[in-house]
Amino acid sequence: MDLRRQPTITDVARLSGVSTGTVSRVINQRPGVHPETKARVLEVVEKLGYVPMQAARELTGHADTVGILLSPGTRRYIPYFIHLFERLNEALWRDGLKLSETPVDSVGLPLEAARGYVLLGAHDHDPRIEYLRDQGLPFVLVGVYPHTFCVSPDDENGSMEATRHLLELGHTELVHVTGDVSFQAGRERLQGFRRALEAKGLSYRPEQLLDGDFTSLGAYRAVYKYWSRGGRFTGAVAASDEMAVGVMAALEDLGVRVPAEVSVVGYDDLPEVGENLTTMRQDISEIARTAVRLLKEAISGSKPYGVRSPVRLVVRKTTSQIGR
Amino acid sequence: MDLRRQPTITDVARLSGVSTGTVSRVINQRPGVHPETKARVLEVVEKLGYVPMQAARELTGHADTVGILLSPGTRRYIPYFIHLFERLNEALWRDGLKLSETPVDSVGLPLEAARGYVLLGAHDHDPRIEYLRDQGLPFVLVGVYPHTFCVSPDDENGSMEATRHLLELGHTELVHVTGDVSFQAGRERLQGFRRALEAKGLSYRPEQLLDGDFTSLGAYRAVYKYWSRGGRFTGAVAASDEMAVGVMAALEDLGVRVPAEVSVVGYDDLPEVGENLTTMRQDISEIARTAVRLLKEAISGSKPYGVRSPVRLVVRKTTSQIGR
DNA sequence: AAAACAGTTGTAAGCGTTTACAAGCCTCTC
DNA sequence: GAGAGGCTTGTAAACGCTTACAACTGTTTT
Repeated sequence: MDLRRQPTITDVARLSGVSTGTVSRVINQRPGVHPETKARVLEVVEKLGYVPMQAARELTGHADTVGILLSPGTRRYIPYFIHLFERLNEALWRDGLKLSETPVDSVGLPLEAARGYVLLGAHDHDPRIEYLRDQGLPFVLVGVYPHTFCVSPDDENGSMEATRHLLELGHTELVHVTGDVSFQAGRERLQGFRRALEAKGLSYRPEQLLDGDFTSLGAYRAVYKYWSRGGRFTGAVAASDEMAVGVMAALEDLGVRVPAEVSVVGYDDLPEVGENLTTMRQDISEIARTAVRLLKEAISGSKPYGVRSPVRLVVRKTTSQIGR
Repeated sequence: MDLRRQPTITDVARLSGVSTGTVSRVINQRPGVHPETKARVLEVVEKLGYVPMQAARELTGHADTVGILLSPGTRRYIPYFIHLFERLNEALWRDGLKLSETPVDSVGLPLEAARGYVLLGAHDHDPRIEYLRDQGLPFVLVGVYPHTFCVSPDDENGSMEATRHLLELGHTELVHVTGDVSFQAGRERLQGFRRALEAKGLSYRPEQLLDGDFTSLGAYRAVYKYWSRGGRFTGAVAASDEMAVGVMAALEDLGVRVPAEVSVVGYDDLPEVGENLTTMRQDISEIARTAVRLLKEAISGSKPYGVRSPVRLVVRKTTSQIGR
């Protein structure tokens, strides 16, 4: 392992035969750089593995700090949010913004002013939304809320596609393992499941909606209970990958083979769940980048609007044609 | 002067009638400053609420960065490690050290040099331990390993006390829900359970050791299976709070009342588990501060030694006298 | 053909801090 | 009374980066 010094902007400038000013303009995506020069610089950046030093940027005062506000309590342990958090941090950094380390009070409000805020995992009627708006503070919500800058995965369509995937494989006896429906994401995914069935002219009974509470344990219990009371299905749509894990554990304990007897689709495509699960992939990086872009608009004072990020099916080994 | 602007070292220097160099020497507690001057400077620092800007310090290479090395994979989602991580970050900050954001390679080794390292969640025979030692890099382990600077909760005694608590309440039919015993913490907690029983002259069968794999789902499955095969107990010692949650969920589904029929003790005392669980409290802040102190000793090259942080019983509502 | 302009690039000051070095002041020694 | 040496303090360069501004090119316009 080499303990060599990190390359600096000067190194990049020297190797690409331009000045540090030009390199700076390139990495900050400022206009007025010849495309050829830009390409050359980027090549050197790549080769050297150059990463701008945060401290220096901050020193020049061009690193506005932004606060990422997570829901208080247990939600910070949800793998999805950890990923999102990291992608946001990256995206902020790329735009010359800096994550504020400011602690938050018990309600989850920041103790110190930042240039803007990103709200994650907001519950419906989260008091912080109104608070931020009342204070006129720029913020963006990862989620859905009227008259705010917000970005969210296109959950209804995503869940619909997951369900349709099972339907197309011939499954008609389905269950949906729901998340907490007091969250928008939980509701939308449920709604997608509904609509996919309706589109096929199928109906479902309320019992087919199993409450998994967004945890593997919750999903396990719901599925196990349903099945041992005689409920049967050949396909399960879980509203998160973690819940899919719980679903599969339950099926394993029930002696039901996946995917031979039951197909399972997850949602999120988190890397740690493993390489076998068929799931809906969210582009978390894109969501993060969009959030940052919207935040900049919020800071510049334009009119709020919402954005949806597409979600796509990734077929792996937990789904198969019915009957085999 | 803009009143909102943070005061800088120059402001302090001007107001106290000395140079920035002297102010710097004062705040960094360097020798060779006249006591009177020092007092005057400190007074101004106090009055202005001056706090040195970390970014500038870093730029001069004064702020040593230290890498926190977490085990690769899923362990980063374990709430305990998230807490520890945050407390460590705080402790480092207070000592003028800074958390390095350096990414790690697939083995979990840092890609970039830091002044020192803190190793968390190390597996036995973690290759990184030997690596760091071979390279002569200063590091501290949160855990146990011979001939290294290390700090860890006093798990064997803690687990013994948890078990003793149940024994004192009259419970003699106990189970231990173990974590992964390829981790030192898993083994020590198991050992504490053993020794507490032995001290009372009680024996236990291997079936009383339920493998919960440090997850709530794992604990749930283990307990549920044990009980439904006819295994009975009136007290359960879980090797983590999360597993205690799984244990209680299983008991609930089995129709067993806690604590009326079965008492449950957790371990860690993580805030999010709720206010009802009787558990063993680790002082995570203290562990973090100790780790930083040891790291500084490691950097200064002294002889390695280990420290144990005490763990204490917090009695709440999931344990009670047997039979009521 | 000069002037104006647009597009691109280089130059250098400045951000807040640390620290090697120089410089000042004392007191002491011979 | 001149140097030596110990304290104490000031000075200024350096850290990596951004950006206002200057400077250069080539193309239009007049």
